[in-house]
Amino acid sequence: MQRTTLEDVAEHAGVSIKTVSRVVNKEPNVRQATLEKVSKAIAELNYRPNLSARNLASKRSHLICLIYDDPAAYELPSSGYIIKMQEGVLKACKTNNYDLLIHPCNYRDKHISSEIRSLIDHARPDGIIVAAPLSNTPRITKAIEATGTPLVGLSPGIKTRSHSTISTNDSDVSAQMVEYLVSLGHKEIAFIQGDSGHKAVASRFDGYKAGLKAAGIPLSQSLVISGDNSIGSGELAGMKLLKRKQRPTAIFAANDDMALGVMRSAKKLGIDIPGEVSIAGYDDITLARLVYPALTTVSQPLATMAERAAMFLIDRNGEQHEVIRSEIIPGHIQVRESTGKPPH
Amino acid sequence: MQRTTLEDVAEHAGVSIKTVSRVVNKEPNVRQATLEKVSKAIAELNYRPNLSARNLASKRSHLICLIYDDPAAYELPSSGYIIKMQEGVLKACKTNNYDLLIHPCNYRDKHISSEIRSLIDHARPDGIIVAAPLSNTPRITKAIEATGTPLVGLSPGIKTRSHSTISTNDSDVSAQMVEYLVSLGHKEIAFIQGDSGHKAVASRFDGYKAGLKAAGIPLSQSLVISGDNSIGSGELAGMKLLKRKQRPTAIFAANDDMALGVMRSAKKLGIDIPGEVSIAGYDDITLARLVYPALTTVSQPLATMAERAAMFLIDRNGEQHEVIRSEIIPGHIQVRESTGKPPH
DNA sequence: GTGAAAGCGCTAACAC
DNA sequence: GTGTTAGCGCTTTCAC
Repeated sequence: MQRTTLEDVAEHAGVSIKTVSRVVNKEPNVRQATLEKVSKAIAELNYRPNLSARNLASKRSHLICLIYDDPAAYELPSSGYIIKMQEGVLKACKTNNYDLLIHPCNYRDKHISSEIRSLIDHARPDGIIVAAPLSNTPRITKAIEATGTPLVGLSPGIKTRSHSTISTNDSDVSAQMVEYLVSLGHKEIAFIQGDSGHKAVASRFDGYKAGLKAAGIPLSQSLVISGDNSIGSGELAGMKLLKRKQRPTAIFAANDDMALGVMRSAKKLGIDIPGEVSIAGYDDITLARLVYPALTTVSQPLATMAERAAMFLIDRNGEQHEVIRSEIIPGHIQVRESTGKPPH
Repeated sequence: MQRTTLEDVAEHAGVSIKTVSRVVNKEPNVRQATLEKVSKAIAELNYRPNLSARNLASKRSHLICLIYDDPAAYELPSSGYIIKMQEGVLKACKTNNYDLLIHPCNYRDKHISSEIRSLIDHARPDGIIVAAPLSNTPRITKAIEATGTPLVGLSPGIKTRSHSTISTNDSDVSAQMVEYLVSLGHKEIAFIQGDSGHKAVASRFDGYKAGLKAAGIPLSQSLVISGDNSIGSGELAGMKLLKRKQRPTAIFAANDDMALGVMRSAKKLGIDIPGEVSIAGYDDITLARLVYPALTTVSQPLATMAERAAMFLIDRNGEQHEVIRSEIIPGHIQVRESTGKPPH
């Protein structure tokens, strides 16, 4: 399977390989007539540059690498967010002729930094996107920064860092969710906190508090329960809250998995959703639309965030000095069937 | 960011670059003492081969490409199977020092074969894994075969092809599911067929018929309804079946999405699962465990299948002539909460 | 504007 | 067993 090379095209067009190279790379200093002649030859021979040769010679690989927490390491992976991120990055790649390398990894792994080093040395991606919570794991970001590979973090809640970051306004939208529940008539709004290691989830709690404050409702510690982001922990928390004789009329969980857990507990206890209790989540995982009743939640613009992250990397073009940029893509509330007016 | 090269290691160890290359590639004909000396130098300099240079010189990229139907093209992507495939391939890659390139694509796209061509010319993967239903799309497989890139299809139901294939025993397990339902006491077992374009799903219908036959139950056309693999079509089918005055006591859907649709319809009609109707699906998507009641379904060994596919590609090593192999990884029934004895 | 020549870091073929 | 040499297909530098 012999493939067309620059030389073939050059011969076919009657020019030097450098001229063909100029055309391929859209460099200036090519006469219009030459350009057309070469373009024609490229099309006729169906020429496509060889990534490896280009990479070897130029240090650019046209490869983006996406690193995220390995879902295989968990028991109940809700994989929707990974697909969304991939979707966003792939979109940017497609329009810019880049390819995507994926590399899930377990940050608890001792050899993580050497693994990342190895990946970079091996594939030499032009840039790396690291998703939260790994983007908040210095062992990982340091390892990448040490190689000089451009890096963009994808962090729901955090903005200021030593590298570029795409984030969203978790705290604000959480506050909006509380205000929405209040507008329905709820006053007893419980909150289920997520894994404390996950900063993004922490900022949702801040939003909850801000939302209550804005509505003039005092924060009641008894209405705040800790979970660990899993469905199971949500179910447990739901059981605790819903078995009380004076139970909350609305429960807002810091992520959808926990909200689904709460829904399970309500179903098991025979409590109607949203007739007797309203439930809201955060993330808008695919599942949120599919369960019955469909879950009211916050839609994270994850695909857009990932796409922007990829564009940061691709647009850098030849910038010599790394520029640290940051961007916030706002999320928004998705009202579905799991929330309604409080009973009575 | 200067990286260590073969030459650096050679100098450090006082040997030629070829000797270092031999050590790196585990080639024979290196004396034990030399090997140790070189290994030490490699470790000390933290040397790692440059993929691009290796690829350019050897035509091996240590890259595997996974191609599947683009979930972004659909409205309600149940992305679990993609993550599972990725997981399996990644496992094989990790242990063999390969990297994974993902390339979802829409087979309805006119330019699909040129897109694939471009991908291959660009990244030159050592092998490509194509997931169903794309593995049954000649436009795609032909385009890949034309480049001479080794190819493995991942097809739930089909085995014989012009390329290597990893499949599973859909038909047999479907029959087993029917037998299981019969063993609970069910006699009126409805079946919801999937998209007819999806061959794997068709073979599940064969299994349904075989299972009935084995149980001595005649096939009743009124109990067979067509869907299109989506939740919505399952809900519609469920409505039709469950509103009948003499409704089936069990419903077996050709995939989980449709089974979830049936569950929705039952909930809307106030019909208890599994008290009044048993529901079973096929695929064991993540969601299956998470809904309430948890769905009885067939677990597809997708991660294992994908891992094996990657191993086919990696193990080929230097085989000159492509060998067409095929392997069947059996699936198995997952009994959960959505099935039980028929009412009365 | 265009081209010639020198590598990028590695493997392959062959010599020693 | 080990080293030498010539590319792989491209970009870069610099000459024209």
